[in-house]
Amino acid sequence: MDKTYQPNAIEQQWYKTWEENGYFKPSGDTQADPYCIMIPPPNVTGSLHMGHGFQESIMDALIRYHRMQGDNTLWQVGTDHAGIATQMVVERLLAAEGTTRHELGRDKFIEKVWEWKEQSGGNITRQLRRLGASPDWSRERFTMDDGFYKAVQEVFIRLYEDDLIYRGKRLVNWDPKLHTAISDLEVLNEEEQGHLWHFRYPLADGSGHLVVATTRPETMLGDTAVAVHPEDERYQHLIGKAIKLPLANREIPIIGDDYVDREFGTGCVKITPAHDFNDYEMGQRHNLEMINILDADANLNNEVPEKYRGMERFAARSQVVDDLDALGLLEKVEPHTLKVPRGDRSGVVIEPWLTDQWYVKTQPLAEEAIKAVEDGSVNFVPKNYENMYFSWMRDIQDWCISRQLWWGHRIPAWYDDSGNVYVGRSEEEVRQKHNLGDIALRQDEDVLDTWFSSGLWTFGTLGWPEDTEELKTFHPTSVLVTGFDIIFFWVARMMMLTLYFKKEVPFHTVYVHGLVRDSHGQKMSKSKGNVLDPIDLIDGIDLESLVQKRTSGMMQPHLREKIEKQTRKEFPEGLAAYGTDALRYTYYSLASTGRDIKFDVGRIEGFRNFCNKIWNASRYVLQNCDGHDCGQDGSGDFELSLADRWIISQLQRTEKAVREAMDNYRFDLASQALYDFIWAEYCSWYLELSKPVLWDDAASPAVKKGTRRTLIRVLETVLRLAHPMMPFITEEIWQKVKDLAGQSGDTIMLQSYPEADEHRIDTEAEAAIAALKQVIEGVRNIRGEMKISPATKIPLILRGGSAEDRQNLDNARALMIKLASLESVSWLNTGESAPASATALAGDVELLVPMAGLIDVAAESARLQKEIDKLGKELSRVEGKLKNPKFVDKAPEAVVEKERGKLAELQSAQDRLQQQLEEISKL
RNA sequence: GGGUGGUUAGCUCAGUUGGGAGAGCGACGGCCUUACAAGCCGUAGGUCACAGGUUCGACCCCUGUACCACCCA
Repeated sequence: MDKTYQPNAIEQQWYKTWEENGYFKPSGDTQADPYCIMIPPPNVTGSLHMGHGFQESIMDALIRYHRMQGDNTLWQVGTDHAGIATQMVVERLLAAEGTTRHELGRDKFIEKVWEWKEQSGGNITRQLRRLGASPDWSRERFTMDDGFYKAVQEVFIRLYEDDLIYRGKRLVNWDPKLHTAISDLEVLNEEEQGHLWHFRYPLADGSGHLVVATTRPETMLGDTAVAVHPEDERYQHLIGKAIKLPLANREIPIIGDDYVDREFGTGCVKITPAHDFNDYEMGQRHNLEMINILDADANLNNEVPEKYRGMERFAARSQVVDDLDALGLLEKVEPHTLKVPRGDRSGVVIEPWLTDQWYVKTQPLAEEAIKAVEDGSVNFVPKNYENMYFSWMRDIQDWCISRQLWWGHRIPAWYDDSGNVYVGRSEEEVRQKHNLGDIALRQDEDVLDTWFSSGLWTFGTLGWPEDTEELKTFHPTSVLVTGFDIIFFWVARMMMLTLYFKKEVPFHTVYVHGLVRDSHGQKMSKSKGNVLDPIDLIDGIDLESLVQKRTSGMMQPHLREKIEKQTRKEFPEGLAAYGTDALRYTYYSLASTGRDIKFDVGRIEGFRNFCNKIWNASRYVLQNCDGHDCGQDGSGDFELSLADRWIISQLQRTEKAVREAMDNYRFDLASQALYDFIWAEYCSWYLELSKPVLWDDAASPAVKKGTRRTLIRVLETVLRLAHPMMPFITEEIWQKVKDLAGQSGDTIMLQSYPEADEHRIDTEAEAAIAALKQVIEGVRNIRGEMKISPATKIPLILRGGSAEDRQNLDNARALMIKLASLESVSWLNTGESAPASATALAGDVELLVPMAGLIDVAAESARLQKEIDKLGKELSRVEGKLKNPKFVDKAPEAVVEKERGKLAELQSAQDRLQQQLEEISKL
């Protein structure tokens, strides 16, 4: 083995081996429990960001964990066609080529999209492989696959036939740039600085005017009422009268509606039912006329006076303001902060716009979806996300599923010239079913919302509507791993559609993880220039390339300089190559229950070092086991030392802790337990404890064999324990140790996952090693504080302690000498006087390090005094507690007893240190 | 305005029936000790946001306040 861990030398090669050997496929064992995860399909044209890396790492750990437990495990991958996002990307490419999709035509455009998909669609899956993900690649799916389209179409048709899909003219969120409706969830409402304009609206009878306040003056051309609060004394008497609407020169009524906020603006609100969601509802209540004044580009249409026709909306805004001002009708303008709706893809201001769209009646579907969570058929982890789910589901609106795009699942509906709608699987089917002969039919131009199709993901990808074996085996799936930001978008939709069509839940558990942010807690985004590419963390990247990457293709070039500066400051050396295992381990360590996950490069470095630690510990183990009898033949002629029994005992506890954490989705706790065991117990102590045995020519062959056997077997076990979290390094080393550990098999991936054996928990050995550690740590403390060079071997004198202490420490004499770097160890008999020494305590045993020539009296006094003070503080706390009669009376006997024991211990320790202090003070 | 999460060492975070505050990174001091300097040994550092309450006992349970973040209106 190399002296240092080189991730790039092992990772890709093992991945290839695994994939070629088909290890990722389900075992097909029908006796075993099925376990299945469906990947949340990433956008096909996208690339893997830190959030994906985090999510895929978690799924892979779960999958590998269950696969090793013998479950029939399926992890199915795939990508989403992502209607708007993909169409935008391809349109941008076309623009660069100097053409547009309209010039190309629909069919040609779709061909172009497929070409693009072929070209870039592999990006995500390549990156997934680099992360060590182990999905069944042979079952990879795409939401635009033929088979999947069949499921999508079937769902649409059945919902239509069951009266759960309808077509209606409603206000939708219209994106005037992308020319499509988008859902509420794709609209971002951000506060922006705007204005509040106050206009005078003259009363029709000429008796005066009302002042209305608005943030959108241009819509006044579509006003069809002015509303006041019915109990507002200022305006009450005007209800029923009319306004002569300026510029448009129409008469509109003044109405009373308690929706009006008396405090806002002037208390008079202009009502534009065709261009505002609240006004729309008020329009319904009062039967108001709806005047649509915008076209699809959000330019003014022919419903407005000649002068404004064809004007862009914001130009029209200033024109309207100017014209009203010229008429003396502009009362005032004040600055105003308002929430502006913007499309999350296009960034332009969204218009509420009246169009014909397809809707799903969600209420009946939502009821079932709520029930499934209430009755525990589906569990959220952490639990509190259920509230978020409920609150959204209980207040759900009908779902607009049509999109005015070309890329997506075309709606299976046809119209005749009289405007009748026919829904069916094909034009032929529709003609036949409705006896249409050869009248002209045209298919609906629109496609379905991407989330409509991804709502079918769990069962649509398993072959539904056919009743396939896969569907029977793996559905409902086991767990969905997702970010909380997608609960509404996706989880809710899957719940509704799956329950309706499969009459069962899509998954039993929803594990909701946090969102990965940068080390300052900022969201990672291209425009902030703080994105990290998981692949760069794996392979490393030099500073210049990183700067180049972060500043290229920027939407806002003016940020370039800032980003460059910030990047050079934060990563002056670029990024080192940390390898996949270190990256994954970092993800797990961060996967606690919080919502924000701050990713600090310092963490990943620490885990790369951890990998190196495992690597080097394995080198040591192999150096000492290779070519020796380690009991790999199953022979029993070995003897386990105290240290062997201790590390085996600790291993059982670790196995238990790791399993428990994994079962509860606490990857942070699992990774921590493993880290502690490997580094702090196995490497720092056990490996060191093994040296005096292996290097001692006098040690018996049986004990040496016991030590080798333990060294190699604990290592082999811990590799299996760690494999789901760090697949590559564990495989690489496992291949080298498996034979010596008496194991066989082609890959660690398919070995059994370690399970604790309670019988091997050995409290006796644990106590003995704890005592030994105390002695060694006591001596090290003296050495460290007294600045005695590690090279100087020092004598140690022991005093006091029970017979058992003496027995245990005598047995461990060789270990003590090596680990504390001693010259000698001896016991002081009662009555024998001790030389002037530095002192420490290990339980009841006093440790004396003779001071001759070694120790500075003042320093030693100070050190003792510090210890005494520390004990004193603790002592007075315990004393206070025990002097309190309420505590002694009311606390459980065991607790009181424990405190009494503690008191005695502290007292005796303090006494002895005090005595020592006095002794050296005499010098 | 409604809701959710958070506030623990300089930084990032654990702390699961209420019974002696932990880790990693960083800091400081000492070491190339035959697996590892990507390392080893030692040390320092916290009124657990604040104020009440319950309890013999509160980082933990209850109430309120402040601040931060996010979601919804």
